[in-house]
Amino acid sequence: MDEHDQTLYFRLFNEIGILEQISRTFLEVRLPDGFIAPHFAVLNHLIRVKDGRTPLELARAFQVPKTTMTHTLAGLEKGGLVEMKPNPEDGRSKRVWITHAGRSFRNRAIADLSPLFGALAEAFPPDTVAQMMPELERLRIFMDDLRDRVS
Amino acid sequence: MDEHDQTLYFRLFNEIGILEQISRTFLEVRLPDGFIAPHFAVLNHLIRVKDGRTPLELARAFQVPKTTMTHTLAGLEKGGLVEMKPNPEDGRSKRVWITHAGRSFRNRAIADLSPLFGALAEAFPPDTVAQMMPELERLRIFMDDLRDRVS
DNA sequence: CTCAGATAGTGCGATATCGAACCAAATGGA
DNA sequence: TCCATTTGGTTCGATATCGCACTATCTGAG
Repeated sequence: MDEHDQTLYFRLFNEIGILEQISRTFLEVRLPDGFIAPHFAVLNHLIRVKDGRTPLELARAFQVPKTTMTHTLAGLEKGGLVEMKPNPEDGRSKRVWITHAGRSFRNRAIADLSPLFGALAEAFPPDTVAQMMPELERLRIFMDDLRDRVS
Repeated sequence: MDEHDQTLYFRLFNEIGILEQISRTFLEVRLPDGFIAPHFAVLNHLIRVKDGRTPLELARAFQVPKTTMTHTLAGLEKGGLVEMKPNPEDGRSKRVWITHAGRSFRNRAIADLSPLFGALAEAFPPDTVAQMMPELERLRIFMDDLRDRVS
């Protein structure tokens, strides 16, 4: 591995870091006070994937520590955007259900993002993005597997 | 914009968020106690780009609020990895210089990452990554410009 | 030169992130 | 069945992030 290649990989992760930073900030200024990107992301996941996930499933989906997810869910519950109910199949566990208020919150946020998507669609048409996705997903899966494999 | 396209853009930013999360964690478990990814990123930037940047330049490079950069630099300075000197061209400002210890720290971190790069190079050869970079950079620049343009 | 506004950086308070330690429930091998 | 181990979740404490407000300095119009 020569220095040039190494630099390339650094630049890749650096771009990802900056993109995360920009897109998160972009979303957060459009959310009501007291709510941040992870709140939206969880609501979105509950709708896009499915309701009734356990906290641990959510933590794994976003690759965050479970204590972080506990905290995020507490914020959502306090805001009445989700309900936590016991998991009938496992006494240790809970299941997270999105409320009507949660759906409204998510839909409003999406509506507030539509100017972004409009502008984005001009510079990055859906088929362009669709071409980028497989490699990004492959990279994410690779990195995920790697945690166990590398020293 | 139909729902399918919207979902596509969400998935894009979601992948970016998860990738950031995984790669940051991957790095941080390999850094000495008390240091985190932003510390490494700043040191790396000072070497890759150039020494003697101002805190504000660094904040802009990483798209973080300047108070966050103040905090990160304080950590680096406390650890003896950078030196902050007054900026002779502007009495309000400072310039950040990396120390010998800072260079060693960065080189050690890179050495600890080499197993990752080795594994990565198999699944994602440099030319594959090189193909991904321009679109990611273009997206980052687009998002950056967008902050002013959209509602 | 003057001063109103812009800019660089910091202090502070509120909240987020996350590792360590912990509890309770589930699992599975003897 | 029993109990050692694993697993889901929370609590707690340390540190990070970031918006707001502030100071010091610079800049430019007049």
